[in-house]
Amino acid sequence: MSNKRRKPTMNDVARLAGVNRVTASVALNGATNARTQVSEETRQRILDAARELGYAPNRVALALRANRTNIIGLYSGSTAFNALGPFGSAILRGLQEGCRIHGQDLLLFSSFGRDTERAMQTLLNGSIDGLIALPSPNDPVIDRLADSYLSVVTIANEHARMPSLIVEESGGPHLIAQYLAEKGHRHILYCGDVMRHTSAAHNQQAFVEAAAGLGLQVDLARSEWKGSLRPEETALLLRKPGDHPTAVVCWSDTYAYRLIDQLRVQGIHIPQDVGIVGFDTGQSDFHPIYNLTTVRAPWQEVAMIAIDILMATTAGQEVARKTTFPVELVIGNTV
Amino acid sequence: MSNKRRKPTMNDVARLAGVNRVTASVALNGATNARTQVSEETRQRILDAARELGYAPNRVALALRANRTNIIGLYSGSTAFNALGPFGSAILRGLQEGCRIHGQDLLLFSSFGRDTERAMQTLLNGSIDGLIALPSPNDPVIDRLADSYLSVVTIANEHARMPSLIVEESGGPHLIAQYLAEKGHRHILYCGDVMRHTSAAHNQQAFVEAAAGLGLQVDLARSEWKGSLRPEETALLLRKPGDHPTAVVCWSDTYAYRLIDQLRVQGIHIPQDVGIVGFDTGQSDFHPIYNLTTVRAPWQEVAMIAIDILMATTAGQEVARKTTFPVELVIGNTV
DNA sequence: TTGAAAGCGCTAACAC
DNA sequence: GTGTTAGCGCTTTCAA
Repeated sequence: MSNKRRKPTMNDVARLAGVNRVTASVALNGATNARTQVSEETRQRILDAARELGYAPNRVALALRANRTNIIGLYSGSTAFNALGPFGSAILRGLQEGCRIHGQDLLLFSSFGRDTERAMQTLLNGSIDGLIALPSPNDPVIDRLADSYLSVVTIANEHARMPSLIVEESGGPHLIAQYLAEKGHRHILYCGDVMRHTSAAHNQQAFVEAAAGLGLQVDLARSEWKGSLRPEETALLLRKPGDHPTAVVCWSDTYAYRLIDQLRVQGIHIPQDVGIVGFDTGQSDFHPIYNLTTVRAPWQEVAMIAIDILMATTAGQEVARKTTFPVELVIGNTV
Repeated sequence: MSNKRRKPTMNDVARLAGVNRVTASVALNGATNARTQVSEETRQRILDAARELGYAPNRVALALRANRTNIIGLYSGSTAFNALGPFGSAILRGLQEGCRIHGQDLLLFSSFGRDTERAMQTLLNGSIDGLIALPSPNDPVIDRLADSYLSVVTIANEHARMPSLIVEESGGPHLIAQYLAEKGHRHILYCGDVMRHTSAAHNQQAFVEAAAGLGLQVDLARSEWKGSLRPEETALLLRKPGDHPTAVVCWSDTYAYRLIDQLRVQGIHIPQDVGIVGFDTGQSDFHPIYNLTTVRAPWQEVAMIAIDILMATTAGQEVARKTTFPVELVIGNTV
């Protein structure tokens, strides 16, 4: 299980071909701008030798010489990157696609814990050409990176001194209200977040205002995080047609899924009896059952463009400090 | 947006402290085995200089010198690594944890497409110390890697000449049958895979045999991939108590979720009216609604141990060519 | 057309 | 206690 030989070097190739190191270098790299030229005959010999040895240019040596690794790092705060959720997996997919386009690879650092110094040392040790930073509120590392020589682009987190890509969530509630109005709904139940995340609170208020502007009646329910609709709210939905909300807007997709399940158990049909709308899912193929109508942040696209911007900064170009993306209404069949 | 200075080098530190390069090196590295010793006073001066400049040792130079990058690569065949599914995300999480333990980082290569040569060149260019290979049937790259100097460990894919970690699925059907028998079920509906994947077929047969051994009656249903139970099968579940299967075993978790949904729409309660058992989900928090009873392959643990094994081989130790993991019965509340 | 020298940042081995 | 030398694999610059 271990027949591991030494990795062949350019010297090995040159020796086998009977030429000097640099002749081999020039031949293998197709004579970039060096004044050195190689005859077709020796060139062939060198190529053959390389193939025979299974030579591959040493990326570490190249990186040392060029002061450039062609690797992009991912920083997700004190914890390891989490691809378990729709956000993380969409981001990862987008980053990979962006890297592919720009010929970069992606490095996932092991988690740093809360050790700021260690994180700085690791991020700044030259292993990467640039860094994508995912949201990690109040992380001192981010601020210190802004002062460093490393190019950093932040996603979903605006920073005054770094190019930032953010999604403008506030358009979502309006999109939903408008869509429901178009579908003929006049009476809506809004399930807000009982924990009152600020973004959730903003969304709720924005929805209420948008709905008011469209002449829709809105009832508010306070959903527990792990919980479900309270009996009196469920009863509201069970009243006779014409007298109850015809659609429920949920503050998150997760809650929407849970609600659909709860309502089905109680014999309520979706979307015939009542429509359901979610909010803010990333792309994933984990939940193929429901085709939920929701508002989505285009995280995959955001991540792809983050790489574009990062490469532009490392190339010395000026880039926008802030790029904003709108959310999209995704029309499913639950409303 | 671009105040990027030059990365400080050890020379800079030494110059600022007024000492020689290697004195700085020794001081900063805490005198490993070099006979060089540094007085406490100069040592402090050097440390201060390093801090002042924000010095971090250049990982690329270290890698060149040590012929070791402390980076582990991930190979997932011709396509980019896919973290969208439960398998991928569990694997990624396990790899990250394993890397953390061993002080390694994880490199995600951009996809190679079908270009075997390019893949070989990239994987063997010295950027990584070892490689984790995910299943990619009939991939010539895997075979050629076996002949290379690079240490490779394969997951979920047995290879004759590499340490391989595989999960023994065949224990699953038996676990399920036994559990159902213990819970008092005597009549089971088995929803097999109409597409007849070989593994699905094996599981079905194994379940039928295990159930027979336990004296259970088993009916078979052929579920469509995108579909659901056929009317006559649903009718079976709607018959009066005592006369119908009390539990349904599904060939996959995805199908189980879909089935639960379908049955709820028809007013059948889970698990009161009928129990549901799935098969083979990875860990994820994408689906927090149901707490499905299922059989799970411990991919996260497998990935963690894959790193252990990989590190052992790169350290020159002998390791098992094949490590087998049993599936686990995960008891939820759907049966 | 080919070879020699220098240097990217770092450290092990050996002087002094 | 501190400095010198050499070399990891590679490319660029210049000399033969």
